[in-house]
Amino acid sequence: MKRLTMQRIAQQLGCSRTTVSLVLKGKGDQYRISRQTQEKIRSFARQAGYKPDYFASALNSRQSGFIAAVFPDVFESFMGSLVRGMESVLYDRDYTLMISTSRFDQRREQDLVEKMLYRGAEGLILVPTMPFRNEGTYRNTYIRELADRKFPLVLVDRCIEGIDAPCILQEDYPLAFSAVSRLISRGCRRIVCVSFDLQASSIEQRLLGYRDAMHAQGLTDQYILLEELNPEAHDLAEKLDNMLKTADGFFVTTTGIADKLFRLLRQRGRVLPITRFGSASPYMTRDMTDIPQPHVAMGMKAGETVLKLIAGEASPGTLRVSE
Amino acid sequence: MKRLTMQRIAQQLGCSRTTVSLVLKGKGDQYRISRQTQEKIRSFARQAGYKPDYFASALNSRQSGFIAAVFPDVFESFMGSLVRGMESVLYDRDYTLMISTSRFDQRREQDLVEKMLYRGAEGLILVPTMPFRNEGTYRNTYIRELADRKFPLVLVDRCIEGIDAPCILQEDYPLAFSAVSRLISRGCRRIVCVSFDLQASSIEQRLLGYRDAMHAQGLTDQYILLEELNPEAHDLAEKLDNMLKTADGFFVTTTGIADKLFRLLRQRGRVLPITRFGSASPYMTRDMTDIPQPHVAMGMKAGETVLKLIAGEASPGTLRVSE
DNA sequence: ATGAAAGCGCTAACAG
DNA sequence: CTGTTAGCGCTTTCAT
Repeated sequence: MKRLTMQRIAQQLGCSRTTVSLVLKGKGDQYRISRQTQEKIRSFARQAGYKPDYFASALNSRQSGFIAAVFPDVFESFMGSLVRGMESVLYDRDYTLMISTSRFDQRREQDLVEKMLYRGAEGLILVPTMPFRNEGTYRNTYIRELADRKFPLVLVDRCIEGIDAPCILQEDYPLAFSAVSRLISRGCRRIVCVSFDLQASSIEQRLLGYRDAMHAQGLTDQYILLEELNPEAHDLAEKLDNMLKTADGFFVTTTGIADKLFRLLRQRGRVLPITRFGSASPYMTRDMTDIPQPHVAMGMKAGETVLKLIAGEASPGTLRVSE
Repeated sequence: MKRLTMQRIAQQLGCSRTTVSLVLKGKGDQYRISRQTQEKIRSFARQAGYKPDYFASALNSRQSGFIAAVFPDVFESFMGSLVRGMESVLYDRDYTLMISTSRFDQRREQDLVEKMLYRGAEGLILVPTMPFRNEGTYRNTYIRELADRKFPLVLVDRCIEGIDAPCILQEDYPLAFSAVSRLISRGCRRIVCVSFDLQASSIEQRLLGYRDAMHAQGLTDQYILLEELNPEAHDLAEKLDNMLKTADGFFVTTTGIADKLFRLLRQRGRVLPITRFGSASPYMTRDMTDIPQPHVAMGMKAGETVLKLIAGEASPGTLRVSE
């Protein structure tokens, strides 16, 4: 049983395949094809379940209708919310979002991006896998190349030095600054900052916000910097004990670490204020101060931005989403 | 600047494009093309950065090299772990996994599946969006059609009545049965089962395991069945208060609900044993008994199975993954 | 209004 | 060992 092609429809209906193509592409009127013929073709195609061949039409049009998203992982609500935001705008504009994950591996990231482009992705939304500070620098050449040839590329959560592509961020610095200031005004003096030591711009900005807020009050900044992505790692526990004698509050740059810290503190019988970026899973609530993360809104902005780039608009540069 | 095609390479090198095609497809030796020519072509292609055109080759070969995964959502560790498992096997076999989410919407699910197939997905891994019991039945016709025409389809976590496609499950019934029996042997008598009222086979099996374990000891089964996916919903709190007078233990079929229950109990100053399917986020630990879910292994099995189907093997039916 | 013809870039059978 | 030829299914220009 052969696939149903325009050719066959034409034979079946006794007209040429050009006519069929024109009608099915909605250009029937434009080419003044008789209403009768048009209707005949359309209804036949519909009831015979005709589907144009994707590869054949893409070979001509160069339009795949999908946008690629490459994330380090999808296990946290961070990515889930981003996806929700992106899909909500892309789906309505008839683009399909195709997601793939780099497993925190730069080689794999590059490989996936290339595969997505090879398959004709019309745009790319990337949350780059950034290395830890001790792991060297991000190999950004392949990304730069994309940006340079004006491929529709949107970065999320982490901008990359010297890449001319829009980057969707939240107000990391001011939010960190004011959150830490608030902790101070509540009486904390020896606030310890706990963070991954990741070269992601969002993290870096939060660290700076913390530092500046402490310095602004003449306080000393102190850090616990982690280099283990594995949530089971014991690095936090070890480093925490040194700090615990003096610490009277914590500022944490990511959600998961704050949960872990909370638990460790409780195990040690200590109750200290924690302010963190992130928000409690709606299933779990904990006694800490959350700096909300507008991930869904960021996802939507990323989706809108990639569509604009595809439509030929110029890169809007860095975009900060605050709500 | 035109795209680099085989034609151009051939012109450049003064040979025919067939030769180029053969060499680049690795059939050079088979067609006894001189080593010299082969090397010349290969090295030219490499340094010129030649990439075959995806659409053109797929138009001929009908091979897209990707496998689609459609999930209700990606926000929970459930999906994240599945993805990790799948990618770990598919990546090594040179298939790309393309993920998309149905947002718990059947229409959307069908739409996405069709788009993935339209774009040439060679296989489909599906976690179907099942309706609540009060929402009518799963519209399985489009899935059945896929299965009937032997399209490589693997279901995960939820098998569908009357569909002849492999389904990757865990040992829901026996695990539930023995977990509840254990609770009973620890002295619980009025164990309440808390669950989504979802028509997913995994959930249904867990409910049966609970019921049978209770009946086996001559105990009465009692349920709190929820119909709100939104984790912020208050339905659990409301239904819980009626039960709290008598309940002396809980069996919960999913992770998130158990967390929510735990919190509500604590708010009410009650400490009661909870056994649940799922496992604590590594960041959070809670005082309850977890029935581990082998999601990564299930993902791997799903990946392996879809590859087997693509290779032409017959459907292996239901597969239960226990570790 | 309709059809013929020339591609899009690659594959493969066949002849030389 | 290499080239010719005939597609894959669809799009689009240009005659008629």
